[in-house]
Amino acid sequence: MTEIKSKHDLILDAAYNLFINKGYWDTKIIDISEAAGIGKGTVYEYFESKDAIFLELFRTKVESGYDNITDLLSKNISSEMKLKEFIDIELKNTSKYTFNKQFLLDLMVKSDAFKNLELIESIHKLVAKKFSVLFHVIEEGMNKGEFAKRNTSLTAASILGAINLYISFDLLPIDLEDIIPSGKTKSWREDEFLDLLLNGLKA
Amino acid sequence: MTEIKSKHDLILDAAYNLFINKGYWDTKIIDISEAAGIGKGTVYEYFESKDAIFLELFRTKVESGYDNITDLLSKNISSEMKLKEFIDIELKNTSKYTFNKQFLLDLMVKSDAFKNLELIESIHKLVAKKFSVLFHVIEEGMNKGEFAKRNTSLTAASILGAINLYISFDLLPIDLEDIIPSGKTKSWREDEFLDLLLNGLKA
Amino acid sequence: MTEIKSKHDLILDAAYNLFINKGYWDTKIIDISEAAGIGKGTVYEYFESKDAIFLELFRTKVESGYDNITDLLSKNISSEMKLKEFIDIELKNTSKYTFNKQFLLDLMVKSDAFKNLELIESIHKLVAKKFSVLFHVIEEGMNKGEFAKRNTSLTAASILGAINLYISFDLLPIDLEDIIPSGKTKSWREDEFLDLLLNGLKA
Amino acid sequence: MTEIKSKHDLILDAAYNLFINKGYWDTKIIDISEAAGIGKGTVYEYFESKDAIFLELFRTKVESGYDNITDLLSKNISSEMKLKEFIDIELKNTSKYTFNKQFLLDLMVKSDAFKNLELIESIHKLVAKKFSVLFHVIEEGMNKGEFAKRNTSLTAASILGAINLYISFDLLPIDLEDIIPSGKTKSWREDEFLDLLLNGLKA
DNA sequence: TATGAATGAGAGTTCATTCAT
DNA sequence: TATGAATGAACTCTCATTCAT
Repeated sequence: MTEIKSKHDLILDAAYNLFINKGYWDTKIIDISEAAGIGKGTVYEYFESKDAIFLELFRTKVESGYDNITDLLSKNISSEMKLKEFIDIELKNTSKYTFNKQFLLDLMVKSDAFKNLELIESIHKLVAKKFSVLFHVIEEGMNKGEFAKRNTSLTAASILGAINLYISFDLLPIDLEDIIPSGKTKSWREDEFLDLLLNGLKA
Repeated sequence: MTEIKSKHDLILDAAYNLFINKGYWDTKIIDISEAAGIGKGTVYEYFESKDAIFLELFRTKVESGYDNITDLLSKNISSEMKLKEFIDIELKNTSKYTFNKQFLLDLMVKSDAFKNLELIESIHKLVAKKFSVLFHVIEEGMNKGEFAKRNTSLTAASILGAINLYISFDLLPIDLEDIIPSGKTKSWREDEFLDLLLNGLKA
Repeated sequence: MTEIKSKHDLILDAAYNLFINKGYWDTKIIDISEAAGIGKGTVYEYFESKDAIFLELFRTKVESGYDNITDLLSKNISSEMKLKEFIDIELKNTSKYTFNKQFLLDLMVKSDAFKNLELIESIHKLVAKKFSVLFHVIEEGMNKGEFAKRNTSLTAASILGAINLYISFDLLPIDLEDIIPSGKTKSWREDEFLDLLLNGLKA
Repeated sequence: MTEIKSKHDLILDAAYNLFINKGYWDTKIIDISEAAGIGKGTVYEYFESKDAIFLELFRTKVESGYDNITDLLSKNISSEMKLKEFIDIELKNTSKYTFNKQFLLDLMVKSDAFKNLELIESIHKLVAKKFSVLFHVIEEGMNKGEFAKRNTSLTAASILGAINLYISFDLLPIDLEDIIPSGKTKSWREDEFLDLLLNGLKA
């Protein structure tokens, strides 16, 4: 039984892969239509514009992964566990992107490249949502005495930055071979990372 | 006495502000020339191309700030101090950008948006340089027993991410008022941040 | 029944007339598109570039007329007949150009005005092909004792020049009325021309 | 004693060499001024426009060589001798162009590339003058029974074409090595050429 | 007289979007 | 519904010419 996909989804999939591999601006409508195996005009039967494709992609592929992230706050677990679950959600969401994780960073950072106000607002809202959850996890931890008291916003930002780059490590435009002799650099160790966040660098 | 600026610098300043505020691709040559108060053709008297403007901006505003960063490695100080100095350099460099620090993040992350190979290579080299220095600081700290042993690359990436977002905190597209009632969120505390990196979240 | 022309041919025809009447560099893409009654962008649906239009024009209108010219050499006829046939081919080819034969002379002489290497090479090849055939016809005639022995290359060049200007006579930028009272100047007499080439000016 | 040249002449010389070597359209005003060792603006102190430089160049370097060509007609010599002198004048004029004779062909053929009506008219007038002289030489020869009777205009055109290409032989865009094995192709033999014109190809 | 910084019209080309079929 | 031919606004860059010094 062959999988039947609607044209709508064919377009979305094609656009997704292209955006990830070539970037938004380097992806042309004709590329999307050809990758989807349909005509160029047909794209506009299903989407109002290139921006609109991106918006739906964002909603379905990215935003949706965070639908329930605020549930974290009301859970009856330690702040440390909440932090771990936050990282888990990030990992789960980003690991879906099999091709090139630059896509996500792009979203976070380059949102202003788009003209579509709805899209920009969506992106900003998601960043704010993530930040807010992390902020409240950390705030709660501080209040409960579980975490050391520091400026909460900046602590949250730092942790968010660490998570982002830890997760996106392999998209840094660097050739590790030039820096590190051994090749065993990509063994992901989530517990190790959490240990770093919780206990810091110090031995 | 009015400040006299060369056309070259007028163009650079105008381009800089526009790149920062509207992004590279949304900034047109005519925008730059108008912002600089000169004719369109004049831009090409001082720069070969739009790419060339960006390249010079990168070299003068960004790259130059890291000219001596590798000196850090040979200093006769503790790894902790080296980490502190690394952060200092980042702070000093980024604090020059009075407008919007998105510029820097863009550079690090979106280098592939440019076609100019020289520029791309320059950006990649700088990222690699920064990562390399941080990597060796951390590696040394681990070897000396000053830092806990973990995967060095991922530790370095995490720390780099934390630094980046800590520093660029105010460019996160979030309205903190929505999240945090009190307005006292932007008091930079570098020692506090270093403390977070060294000792972790845990109380 | 009205003649239906493809857009491709409309563009080609429009470009042809414009190139002939205004020259290549004075003809702008917008001129071509307007002459063809289409939009500027449409030109690029059918041709990669302005150069590409010219190249196709050259191939179809000029080069193709000489596809079989080398067959002449292996024919079992006198050298005089071969020369006659050479002239016939030139006449047939050039008489296709209903507008202004300057086009052809331009091609032969101004090939270096173009940047497109493929085009330049094509033009050079055609000139060489024509010269080569004429050269060998004359060489053979000399060897067989049919033609007087002289420097073959320079003889060939002279004959080629005579043919070219004989054929292109009416594109010389001169008003014959100023020079010759009678108007009966354009009666083409190919046998007379051949007689001139074979027997010379002398009575 | 060093030769002192006026700026006017420096510009003319520089432009001349550049036009010959790179062609009119590929030669930029800045190229001329640099080659002349003067400032760009200075060019416009001496010439109204790029066209005007070309016009003066044409007048002084080309047209002047034909100032006395009409004297030929009233000379008391045979038509054959007049033809020989005509060729001599052409040879003398063209041999001045040490660089690239394409310059001359350009003039004859590409006059329409220029906008300057005065220049175009000058070029046309020169072509007409040369043609007229040759026409009358041939006409006279025919009338005197020295030359065979043929259509005078076409005969004149043919002879002009032969002369032009004979003289400009080495600017044909062909690699003779591909066509002619022996390398001895460039021995100019004016008497041989005259013999060809007078007696034709036939043995 | 001599300059070269400044100019801007105009070039070829791109591509998201439209619309007749 | 599906199409792709057609579009033109908008882009970067060129260069003959101008003009304040």
